[in-house]
Amino acid sequence: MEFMKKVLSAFMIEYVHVSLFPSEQTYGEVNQLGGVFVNGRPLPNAIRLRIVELAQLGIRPCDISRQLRVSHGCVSKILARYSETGSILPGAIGGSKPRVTTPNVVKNIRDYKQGDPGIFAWEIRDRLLADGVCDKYNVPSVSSISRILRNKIGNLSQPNQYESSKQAPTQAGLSYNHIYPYSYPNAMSPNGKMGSGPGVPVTAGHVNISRAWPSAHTVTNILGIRAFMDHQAIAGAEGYPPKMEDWSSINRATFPSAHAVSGIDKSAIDADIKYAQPSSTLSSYVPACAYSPSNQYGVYSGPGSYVTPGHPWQSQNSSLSHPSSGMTMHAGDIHSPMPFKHPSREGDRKPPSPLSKQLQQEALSSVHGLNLPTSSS
DNA sequence: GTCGTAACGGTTGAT
DNA sequence: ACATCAACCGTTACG
Repeated sequence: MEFMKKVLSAFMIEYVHVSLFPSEQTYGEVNQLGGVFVNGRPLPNAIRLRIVELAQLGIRPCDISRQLRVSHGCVSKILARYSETGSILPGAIGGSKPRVTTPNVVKNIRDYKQGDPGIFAWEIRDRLLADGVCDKYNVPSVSSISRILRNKIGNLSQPNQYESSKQAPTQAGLSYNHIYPYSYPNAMSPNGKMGSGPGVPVTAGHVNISRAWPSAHTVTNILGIRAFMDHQAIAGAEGYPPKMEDWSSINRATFPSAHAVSGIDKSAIDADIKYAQPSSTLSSYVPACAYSPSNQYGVYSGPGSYVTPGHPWQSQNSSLSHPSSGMTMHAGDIHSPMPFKHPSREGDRKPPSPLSKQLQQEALSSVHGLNLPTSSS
């Protein structure tokens, strides 16, 4: 059975590639629903957007999953993420956790050691906490302190050994925080993972990064907003990294007809299709790019409207606020009276949608020109 | 049938 | 240049 699935999967891939893109070199895998994906890589923004968009139309996640041929787990994840953050974007991939052994910390450790050469690492750790040099989230481990003592401080007869070879601590700290704008306490998501997006109300705090993520990722802004946005004003405002993955053919397989949906013009979708990762055009709605090396962490760091201290559904006092926070849909968009957040859980699963079945069908069937069968249930 | 989620194998980027 | 690590990804399977 597993073998058959593999064979079938391989066949599907081959089929998709050969029959649809005989001359294009592409890659990807086909999931159980027949959808094409690239393992390890986020879905294109166009699809992510569509998922949220359809959900806002009241279409059930299972139907979205089938229609877009995206696993329901993924649909669930994207919707959950959106409901929490208002962002359709994936998180920042790669990179390392912020270093805790900043020059300032090292300096303090050295001071402690100089003041008391017999001090234990755990004592240093306690002092770092007591003195407010670190908090419980970024205090170095005892082993780290030991390593610092061994490697960076070692010979205390050369007290300036470290500083002479490193930049000034404050400066380094600043630059560091600029790269990792989230502060530890708030950057910790409930599950303890770093920067996983949902519920990461990174206050500017001591970081003071005023890079307000304008929440243009929000569907509020994305859906149908483009029509009245000054294209020229926003064009070129974003520079995505040149790294583009060859999603074009894959996405064309999924979206053979990416025409306007809910105000998103074809160029927006196409640009995403070109790829996928933050496109120059879609970036009009998605200006902060998780993939931009210079700002990828900023995606989740902005104190702006995309993060919601407190309740994610409250208005962020922004025109680009979350859909459920009094968003103003443009013509052609859906005025959704329902709370987007898991309506099915609110006890009003039936009817699951404010829309008629027919409207939902139309929404689904017009998604990208495909007339895929929707749930027969 | 639907949905949430852990496990898994994968990619990415900083160190 | 390469390896390691830890973040993220979407799919799959299970409950």
